[in-house]
Amino acid sequence: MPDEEGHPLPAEMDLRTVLHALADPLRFGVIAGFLREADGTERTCASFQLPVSKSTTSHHFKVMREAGLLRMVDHGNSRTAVLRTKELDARFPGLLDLVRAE
Amino acid sequence: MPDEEGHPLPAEMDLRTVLHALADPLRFGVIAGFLREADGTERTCASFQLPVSKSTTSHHFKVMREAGLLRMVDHGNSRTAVLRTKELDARFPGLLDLVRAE
DNA sequence: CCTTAGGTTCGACTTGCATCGTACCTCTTG
DNA sequence: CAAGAGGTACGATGCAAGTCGAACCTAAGG
Repeated sequence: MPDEEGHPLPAEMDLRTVLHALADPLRFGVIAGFLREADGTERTCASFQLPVSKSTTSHHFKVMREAGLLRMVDHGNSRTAVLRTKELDARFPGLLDLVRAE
Repeated sequence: MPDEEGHPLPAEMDLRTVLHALADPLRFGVIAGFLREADGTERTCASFQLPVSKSTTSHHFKVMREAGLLRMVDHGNSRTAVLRTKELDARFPGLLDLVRAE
């Protein structure tokens, strides 16, 4: 089962849920943004400056987190998100490459 | 531009549109159904016996057709759908493998 | 201790999408 | 020509999802 922050294990990740998460333009842009950075790059939600309110931004990150795309890391002061590259490549080989190619 | 039946060329296919088409359970099931058959298999919309009305079935096939997943072939009496395997593999390598692996 | 920065949660609103029934189209077959 | 099979188009409806503002939480730093 997902942990207290809603992160599913790779085996629990559902392809349709992931596809739905990626189908939204803003969320797709966030994942594409991570793929343009070095693997393991951590970023705050705010750093993406999405053209929506803070609460909507939080909602989108929750969808990605619960789909298994992102992991939230607590740093005391600010929380950061990191793309679960390794786990996604193992569970859905080729998926991130498709996003990267776009 | 898409032809008169709404089939996009591979270059016109949009990944997000394809992901959205695949995110629906019924549509995902149809594509998965095609992948269980021999490549090039043609099937009528009705042959899937989706648990929805005829008009809803037609709607779902339209979404898949306009995303580029399916091509409709006119046979005079009945129209059949066929998965655009080659074009999809070329445009989005690995995508169909993900669906197949599910 | 108060302020600020970064996120979350909640309730409300609004848009989008799946769904349906009805009507219509085309081709085949009796 | 009428009837039936397979699909499409359209308008209406209901639910899911995106959006927002306001209130709240935690940690850092003056």
